[in-house]
Amino acid sequence: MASTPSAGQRRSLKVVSEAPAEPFDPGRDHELSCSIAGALEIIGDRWTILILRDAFRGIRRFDHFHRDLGVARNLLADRLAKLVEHGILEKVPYQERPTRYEYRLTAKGVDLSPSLVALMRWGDRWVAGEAGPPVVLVHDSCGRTLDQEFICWGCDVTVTPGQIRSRHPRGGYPEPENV
Amino acid sequence: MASTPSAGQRRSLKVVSEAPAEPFDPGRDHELSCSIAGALEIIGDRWTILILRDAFRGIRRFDHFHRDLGVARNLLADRLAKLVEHGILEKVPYQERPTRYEYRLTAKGVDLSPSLVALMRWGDRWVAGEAGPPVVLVHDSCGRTLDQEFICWGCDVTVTPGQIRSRHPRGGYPEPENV
DNA sequence: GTGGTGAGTTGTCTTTCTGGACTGAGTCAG
DNA sequence: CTGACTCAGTCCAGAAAGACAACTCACCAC
Repeated sequence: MASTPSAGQRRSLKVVSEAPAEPFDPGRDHELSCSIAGALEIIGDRWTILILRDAFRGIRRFDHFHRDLGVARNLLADRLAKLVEHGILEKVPYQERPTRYEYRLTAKGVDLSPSLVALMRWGDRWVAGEAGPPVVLVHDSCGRTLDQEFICWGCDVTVTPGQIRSRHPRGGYPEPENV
Repeated sequence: MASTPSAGQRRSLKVVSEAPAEPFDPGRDHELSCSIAGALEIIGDRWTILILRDAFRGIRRFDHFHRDLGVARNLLADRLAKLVEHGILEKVPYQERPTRYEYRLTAKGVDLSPSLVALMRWGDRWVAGEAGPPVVLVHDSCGRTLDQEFICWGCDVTVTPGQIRSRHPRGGYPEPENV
């Protein structure tokens, strides 16, 4: 549900579920069971995400990040160091005398692209307003635009958010609502 | 945006596997008109994202958010108000005398689920470590687990991050540096 | 009229962010 | 040899934002 505001080919919105608001038992998982919280521990920072966006755009050097983002140098140094520490970026020397390093995305870093793309597309749909999406993703080999979708390989269909349930592998949850 | 087939449409998709590691498209796109930055203006906040996570899990009331997250009440009030202001949540009265409101996801809010899911899956893969993924997404109607993928409908394949390029719809960008 | 709940607001303290100056290795022009 | 310049940072004081606990307010149930 909740497709682009303009295109109406998806299911009508059903935000509210039938279960009337008592489905919740306070105080079980705090941090541990949530990967979102875990991810946010690492990249849940405004500047960090913008740094990663720039990294995906090909920026690799300290000064280029600095000029592009306008972030304070100490913060930039700190965020880059943390990203390296977490294995999302790696420092690779690109010259000797003086030795200088650039910051490159690792596999772990590249794997963040679905998150950034999803965020970008949401921004395109709901924030950007007029002027249309600033950036379009295209398939390398054919040049056509790409979609990002949920897929059920069993049914061989794409699935909208309203058709998704979440399940706890180790029980515990009183069946939360749609994701 | 690409012609999005409506959900449930039957497609046969091949998975093209291939080496990761190269980020898509080197240095393009200047502008701070970046949709990612725009999205982060609104939801680029640790607590906001966790509030949304809880909202997707079905939590709707102030105190439930408070108990679940352990966030300070003033911050929670502030974040909820901002989310309402931005049309991501809406206040819906659920009782009279005293009138009480609950916070429900709007279409705009529900449309954030791909972002949260992508973040969650990254956390599952790279942060969670042992104990496996805490939450599995399943297809409502068949119960099988879901994937989130990039799709090229022209080639009818799923696409990995390394096969993606970004393109400016309205060309003309000042290639910042060789990257 | 006492206790409990839901939904905040206020006040205080602590952490983080910002902008600018400074360092240090090395290169280049004259 | 001197001085200007580049890149990649570090250091620091003041400003902004965040965290916590306590408090209010409206209502309900007994």
